Amino acid sequence: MYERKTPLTIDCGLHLTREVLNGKWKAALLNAISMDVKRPSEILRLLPGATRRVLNVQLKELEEHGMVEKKIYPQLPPKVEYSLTEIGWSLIPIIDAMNQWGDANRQFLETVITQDPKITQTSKSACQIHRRMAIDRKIV
Amino acid sequence: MYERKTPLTIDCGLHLTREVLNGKWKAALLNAISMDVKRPSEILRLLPGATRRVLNVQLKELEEHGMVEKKIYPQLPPKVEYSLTEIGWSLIPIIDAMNQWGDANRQFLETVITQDPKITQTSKSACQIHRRMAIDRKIV
DNA sequence: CAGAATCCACCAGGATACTG
DNA sequence: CAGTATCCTGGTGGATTCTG
Repeated sequence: MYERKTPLTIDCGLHLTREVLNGKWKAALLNAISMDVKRPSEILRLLPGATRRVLNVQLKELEEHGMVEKKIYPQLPPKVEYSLTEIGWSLIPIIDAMNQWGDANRQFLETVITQDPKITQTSKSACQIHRRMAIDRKIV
Repeated sequence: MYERKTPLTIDCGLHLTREVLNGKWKAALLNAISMDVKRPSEILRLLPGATRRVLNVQLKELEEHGMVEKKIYPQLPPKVEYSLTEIGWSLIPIIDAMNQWGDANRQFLETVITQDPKITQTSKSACQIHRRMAIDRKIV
């Protein structure tokens, strides 16, 4: 256990939300699970560029924060399924909004972001799935 | 300049949005500016726990990403004002949503988050201002 | 297939002090 | 008041390897 030098501020809703979504893949994970991509190997396939370890870590945090539930099937080969909790689901509209905002402004964002050259590559899979499933959910 | 080991994926709207909001204070900064807290010293007062340096860095990124504009008044003492661009404004609904989600689930979140003991302290200022102004903006 | 244990590079971001 | 220059630390998350 450790202690932060500067304690986080938790009284602002913004910071609470930030804390939950803090982590490179958290939002993507919630998104994936909401799209019924719920098994670790599927998620892994959906998010190339993420390690199994990282996903495990972040999924565990999401679980500890009560956003997802993990169901372990005691069988061989092992099987695990994640699902969103009620409060986890309540985050989905926000994630959808972020997704849509990013898509809507893709043209512009890719330009300005690519200028500071941290960004390079691509992976459309998650989004394609998102759109399809979002339609199923009557969101789009 | 450096190069990331694993290039970020930019094709998913989620990741684009994440990139823009990536930084401990980005959302809070946009929020503050949208609330007409637009001068560096005001912002600094609003976000205790953030250094001037860090705010400058993140504001600069927001500026480079086209979310805010910086107006410098060439006078003494110097005066600077930030404002949201059009695309910056379009992010505000999402930030509001995050804020509201965090507030709505405060009870629960504070519990689960405080358990892994990274969090300690408080600062309600930003939120109080938020609510008041949000009413002005007819959002709440 | 799922996961845990190590190891470690690398920045984000905090502290401090100085300039205009 | 605003901005910048340095310095430094700790945590994130990537790579790798090993179990059941």
